[in-house]
Amino acid sequence: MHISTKCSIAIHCLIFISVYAETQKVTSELLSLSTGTNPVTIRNIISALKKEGILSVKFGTGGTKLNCPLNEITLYRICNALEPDFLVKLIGIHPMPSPLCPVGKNIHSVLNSSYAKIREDLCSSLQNISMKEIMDNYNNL
Amino acid sequence: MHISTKCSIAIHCLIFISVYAETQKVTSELLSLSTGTNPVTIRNIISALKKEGILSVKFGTGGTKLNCPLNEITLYRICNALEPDFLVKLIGIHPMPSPLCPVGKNIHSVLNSSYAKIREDLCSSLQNISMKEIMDNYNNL
DNA sequence: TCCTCCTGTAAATTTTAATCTTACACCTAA
DNA sequence: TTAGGTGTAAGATTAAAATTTACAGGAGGA
Repeated sequence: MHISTKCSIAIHCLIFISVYAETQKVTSELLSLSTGTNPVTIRNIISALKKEGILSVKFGTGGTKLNCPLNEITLYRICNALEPDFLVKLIGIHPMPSPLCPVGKNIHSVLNSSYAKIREDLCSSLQNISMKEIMDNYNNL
Repeated sequence: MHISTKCSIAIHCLIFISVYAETQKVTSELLSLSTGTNPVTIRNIISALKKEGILSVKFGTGGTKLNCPLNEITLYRICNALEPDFLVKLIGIHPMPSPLCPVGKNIHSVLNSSYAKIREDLCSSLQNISMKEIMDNYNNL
């Protein structure tokens, strides 16, 4: 129900891969050490990014490489890969308003039309940031 | 770490108050029935909205009324009243990257500059929606 | 061929956050 | 003075996220 730490871990991994994949084999173990997260979580995240076509993993022997240009990897794409309907889950709605009350009966439909706008805005905000800018940012530290 | 159901409950309460406060005493018990949430949660939410100046509560004998025009009650103000640093908490960052790794050492600062942009965008998105629009929406159902 | 290092994924456990429940002091108006 | 409210704290419950454990299966070097 939130933009989770999975997203920040994914970005961390992508920076790491972008910097080191040329010169060494980047395994889930290595990413686990760098991020401070356990290897299974890393493998799940990498697996989701792989399904989205963002990176590829060498089977058997291990190691991962980026699969598309940095500017095509937007935060929206990353979040979406990690959690397909994250935009819906991001904003919670109380589940059991009273159907006997005029307000309770209609609250879900009223909220949804306002919340749809917020989701759209957030969506374009996330689409406007890509790994390109984030890497530039990293390199200019 | 997300825009919680507390926000949707708050909106529900504000609609309810806006519709019924003229004609009856709106208590936490009543709001509890309409929202399907327990009265203590309602009282906590109402209390937060009161501190923000959004509504006022008649002490002792109970009942609550709106305290300012609908168009001045933006979603941002509501969210902020409920959870003062919700924008920061909304986006999680993995807490323990390795300080020994060049990526790990700098990831927080890199993420924060990108995330700041997202927070700003979301902030203006929430400021663009007020209870005025939401009530119009409710009335036109 | 076999052994080692890696991935992919499932299941159980632990941790953490959110929500609900219970409890009670205090206020106001009838 | 009593009935019906609010405000708030503390503990219990529930739900979600993350970690741990476990293991089958691929690739490549000895």
